[in-house]
Amino acid sequence: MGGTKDRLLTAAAELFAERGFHRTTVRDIAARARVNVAAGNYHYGSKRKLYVEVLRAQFTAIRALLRARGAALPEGALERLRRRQLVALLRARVNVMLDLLIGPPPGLHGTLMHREMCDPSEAMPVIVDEFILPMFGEMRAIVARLAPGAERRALERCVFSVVAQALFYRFTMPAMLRILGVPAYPRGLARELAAHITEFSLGGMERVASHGR
Amino acid sequence: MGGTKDRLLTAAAELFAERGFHRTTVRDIAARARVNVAAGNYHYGSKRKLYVEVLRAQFTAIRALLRARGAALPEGALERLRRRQLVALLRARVNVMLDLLIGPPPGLHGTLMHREMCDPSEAMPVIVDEFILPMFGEMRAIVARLAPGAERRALERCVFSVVAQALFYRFTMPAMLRILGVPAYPRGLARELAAHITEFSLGGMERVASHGR
DNA sequence: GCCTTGCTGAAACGAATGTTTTAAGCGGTT
DNA sequence: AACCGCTTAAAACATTCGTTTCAGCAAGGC
Repeated sequence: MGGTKDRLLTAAAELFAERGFHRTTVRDIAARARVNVAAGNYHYGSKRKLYVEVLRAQFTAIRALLRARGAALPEGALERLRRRQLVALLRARVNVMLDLLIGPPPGLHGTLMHREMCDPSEAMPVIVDEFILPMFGEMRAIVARLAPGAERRALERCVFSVVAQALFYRFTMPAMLRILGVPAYPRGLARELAAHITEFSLGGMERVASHGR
Repeated sequence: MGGTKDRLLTAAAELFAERGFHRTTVRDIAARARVNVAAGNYHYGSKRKLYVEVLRAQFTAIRALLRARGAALPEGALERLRRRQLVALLRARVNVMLDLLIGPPPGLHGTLMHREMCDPSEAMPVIVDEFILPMFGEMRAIVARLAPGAERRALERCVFSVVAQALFYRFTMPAMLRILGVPAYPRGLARELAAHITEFSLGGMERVASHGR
């Protein structure tokens, strides 16, 4: 019932997200988990392995969550949707991304991923395989329907352009908050941004697709 | 003529970009600069102050460079440009951003900024004031001409959407390189991406502007 | 010529950190 | 009751890192 190993994992996840790997000490983790300093090394071998395990746990969990929340569409259902429904689907997916990324409160996954992009580790493959590629795949399926004229390369770049706009508000958050003069993103921002990004991207895809043929 | 202080600054800039603040030791910096360990603290007071000085130097330098390379437009010249010229200007600005960001080789500025977004420090105001806000202002002037119907809020979000697409390829570089299966971005990619981003953004701005009225 | 000033070099210091060691506790089995 | 694997607790260890100290030294001013 104590669950020392689990408490370590969640405490480590929070701290690694808050402060990053190098500014987090094993003593901090142990203190937050209310366990001994040696417990981390006993259960996970080393601080580094604990970190990798944290990322693995977080990103396999988020994949399950995303699968449950979004990709509940049965096989082939996408092809039968009308354009208006496709647009709504795109906006919903962007909204989910933004909810995860900027909250409030911002989820751990966005922060951990951000840090990993700054300092890649052995955990990078996990993030790519469990989080980025699935999300990329779903988005590509939608974009392919919305920009039918685009060739493969152009299609991929359109997907990048869409997700880039969502990631932007997380990856530049410190600067953005400073510019806006607020301590945190206001509630409801994700929804507004999802609407803008969807609109902007629809225009972009249309132009790229028509220009490509 | 030894220029201990300058050598320290450039060595520190390289190392801080390569490894980040915490993974860089003052001994590494001293070794690369070929000076004594104490020289850093003597000339800059502390490792932290040296770091801030590095960022200040880098970003005041890049601002001067950008001013020389791009904003050479005389006051009011923007208003007299035709649409085709505006488009070319936008593409050129995006191209400059991408050149700075992803190279090859990637410049120090993008990396240092990226790290600062992960772990903000006292140097954040410098980056915002010397780099982000000027670049944002120039881009807004161009976008305002290209999307004349948009209101202020929509206009700013369009600017964010444009720069987001450029920043994306730097901020997700480790994952992107892994997905592409290459060790570094190929030469000429910046140019291709600038073309795509410009095209995509033109479509986006047009739609947002027409939708907004 | 001597002193002051500014800088460098070598060594040491003190604190913090990841890890290891060693002993104790605890539940279940024989 | 004795034994045993698994887990936890406390302390110690070894290393690393930022910083400080102090002596030497070269240049310039009185």
